[in-house]
Amino acid sequence: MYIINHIQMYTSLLQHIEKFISLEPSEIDVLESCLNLSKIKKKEHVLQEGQVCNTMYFISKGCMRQYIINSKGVEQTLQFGIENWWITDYLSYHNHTPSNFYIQAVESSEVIALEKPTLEAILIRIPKLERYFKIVAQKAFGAAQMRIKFLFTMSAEERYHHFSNLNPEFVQRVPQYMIASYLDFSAEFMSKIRAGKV
Amino acid sequence: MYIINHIQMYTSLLQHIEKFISLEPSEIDVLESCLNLSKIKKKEHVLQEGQVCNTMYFISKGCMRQYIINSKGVEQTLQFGIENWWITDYLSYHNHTPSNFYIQAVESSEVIALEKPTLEAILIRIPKLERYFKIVAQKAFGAAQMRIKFLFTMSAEERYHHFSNLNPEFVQRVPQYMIASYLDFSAEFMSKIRAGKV
DNA sequence: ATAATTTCTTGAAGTAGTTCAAGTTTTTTA
DNA sequence: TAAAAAACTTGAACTACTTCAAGAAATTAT
Repeated sequence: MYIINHIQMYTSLLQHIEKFISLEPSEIDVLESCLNLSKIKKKEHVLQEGQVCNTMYFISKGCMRQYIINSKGVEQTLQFGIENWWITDYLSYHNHTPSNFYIQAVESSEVIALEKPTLEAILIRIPKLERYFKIVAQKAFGAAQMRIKFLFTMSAEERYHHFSNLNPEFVQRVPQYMIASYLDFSAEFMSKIRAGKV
Repeated sequence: MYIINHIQMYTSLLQHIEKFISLEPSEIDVLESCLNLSKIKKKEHVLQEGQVCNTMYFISKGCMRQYIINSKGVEQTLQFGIENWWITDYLSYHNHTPSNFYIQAVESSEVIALEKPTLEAILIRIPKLERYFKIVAQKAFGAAQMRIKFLFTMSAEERYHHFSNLNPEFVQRVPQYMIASYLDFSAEFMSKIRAGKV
């Protein structure tokens, strides 16, 4: 009973890893012994601007976001993370420099938080995971490039429709003003787009 | 004589790799036997929109850029790559899908072009390189996040000054209209910023 | 259920940028 | 070294968005 629950807890991460590489049963054991699931309450932060980011978060349930507060005091979402995404500030993580970002739960979430020393220890025991993290990062970078392309080439209205066509359920799930800032326009303008007043 | 030249050819990539991981002499031999340097002439393309991107390029000399052509027929630069950067379309590379981008030499350049089958063969012989590519991709993603932050929070003029303070030599090196599109404003507006007419 | 808080909407006024078109300067090519 | 091509500049007219302020609706907490 305990074991079954234990295994189920990490199913999402293990399944995600096994999309890209295959693990031996012994490696799965090692991984499971090192992982633990944390619950993050809605609006709780796992990273604040100015802190060094020392942790990678795998989202197994819920939704997180990375945001900044601009010079006018308004929050601007740079990145959302949902089930099966990793979220962290890689620059702060690698360079041990204070982060420019906040990372916060948009809704109550479950994450696997991997501290740098733990992760490095896992990578020494299962070097093949380097490949997994390589692929994850390369795909994330590719997605960031596409995001910049969309920001450059589409009008605000086009960005909204494109995004909500691709993620219809997501648009229901999170506050509009977060999506507006993610798409780089004001919450007021988003309201007008939705009302067809533009 | 031959050997010395041969080694010198790949110095920049080997040095870059050894910033992040350490290689055995035998591994260096393997690498050198698999690499070759290509010269790309100014304005020559190594990737065209619609092609599947099957190659990663390490820039050992010169400057490359990734760009799109927008709906008005204007080129918009999404990414520059200079000495010691990798450039590719990771999404097309991983998913075997047609690329959205052009990759072109801004000035005559020397690159180490690694085709996917060659690279995969190298990674099997030197698995530790997975870690190198992981770190490269994670840092690139971190840089992309900062880029989005700057696009979101700074005015056109601030972006221009920020960029030219960080890269004074670079601004001399490449045409202004490419920098303007990289910073997401028009070439005309950049001209006015530089003239102090704004 | 009620109050408190958060999120969304609306219109009016303002502005940071774009677009266009034409001319000038610089760089490249033959 | 002349001609052609590429890159840069300028001003005038325009527009896609922002900002502000106030109220309405939805959600959350008690």
